[in-house]
Amino acid sequence: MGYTIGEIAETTGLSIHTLRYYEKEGIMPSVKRNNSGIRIYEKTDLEVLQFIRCLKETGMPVIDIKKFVNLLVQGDHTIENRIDLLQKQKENVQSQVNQLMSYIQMLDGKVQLYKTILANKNE
Amino acid sequence: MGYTIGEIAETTGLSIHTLRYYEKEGIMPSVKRNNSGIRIYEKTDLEVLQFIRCLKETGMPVIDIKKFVNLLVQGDHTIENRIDLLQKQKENVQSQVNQLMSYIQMLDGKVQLYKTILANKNE
DNA sequence: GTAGTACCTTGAGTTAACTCTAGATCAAGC
DNA sequence: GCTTGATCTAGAGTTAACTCAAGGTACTAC
Repeated sequence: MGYTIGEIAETTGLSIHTLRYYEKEGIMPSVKRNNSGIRIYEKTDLEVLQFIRCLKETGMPVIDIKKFVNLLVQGDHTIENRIDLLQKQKENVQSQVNQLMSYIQMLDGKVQLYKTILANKNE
Repeated sequence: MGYTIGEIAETTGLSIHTLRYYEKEGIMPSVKRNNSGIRIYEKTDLEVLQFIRCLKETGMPVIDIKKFVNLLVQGDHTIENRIDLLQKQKENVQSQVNQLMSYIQMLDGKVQLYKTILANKNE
């Protein structure tokens, strides 16, 4: 069978508006419709959506996600290209992680400093 | 002495526009001026800016950074409050890191899958 | 003292990514 | 067959965080 847009909104946490927007903008491949034009989402659509969320949350801009989805739609001969994109994204995320870890250090340093100030005040 | 807004823009990588915007919006404490109204940044302003960048890049929204800067401006009796905020932010960042690491797994899984497909094609 | 560059303010414009509105069609239960 | 709630499209509106423009003042070097 398939799912309606409302069900997909429910399970992904994306709004109905956002789902239609994603499709209109080519951020996700277009979804099958029934005879009266209502979207019927398949399991594969859900999987693609989940992967798109991964790309989004790792900071890939919508315009690049579009490029990836375009490759996806074009079929198997774009796989090497897709591997390239994903590997670059992986490196991106890795350096984000490193950056964030150094910010954790920074936050921690500040907290320690503040605690020292407090300790000296209460002497 | 002190630095002009242009020099600060140069060293922080923020634009002059952004620096003035940050001050207008209370995202950073207001900077001293000379007799003709020109901003003279001190070393401490630079340090605050660098810390603000840390908060921003770890995803703290401008409105919350404002709150933190407000506490900063109010002096030492807000230190406990600041510790709270920073510790919460640290936890935030830690869960961001965890999330990102799971996304790295996901990206990697996809790459592996694609590579397998390629390998099977070339058999 | 003037040319050229950096700085000032106020307020409007931009960009990305949604988010909502209006007006119409569709589907399910009574 | 009628009501109620979900879905449709096209296009306008929103939000956060800048970014720029216009019109004016200040500083530096000749």
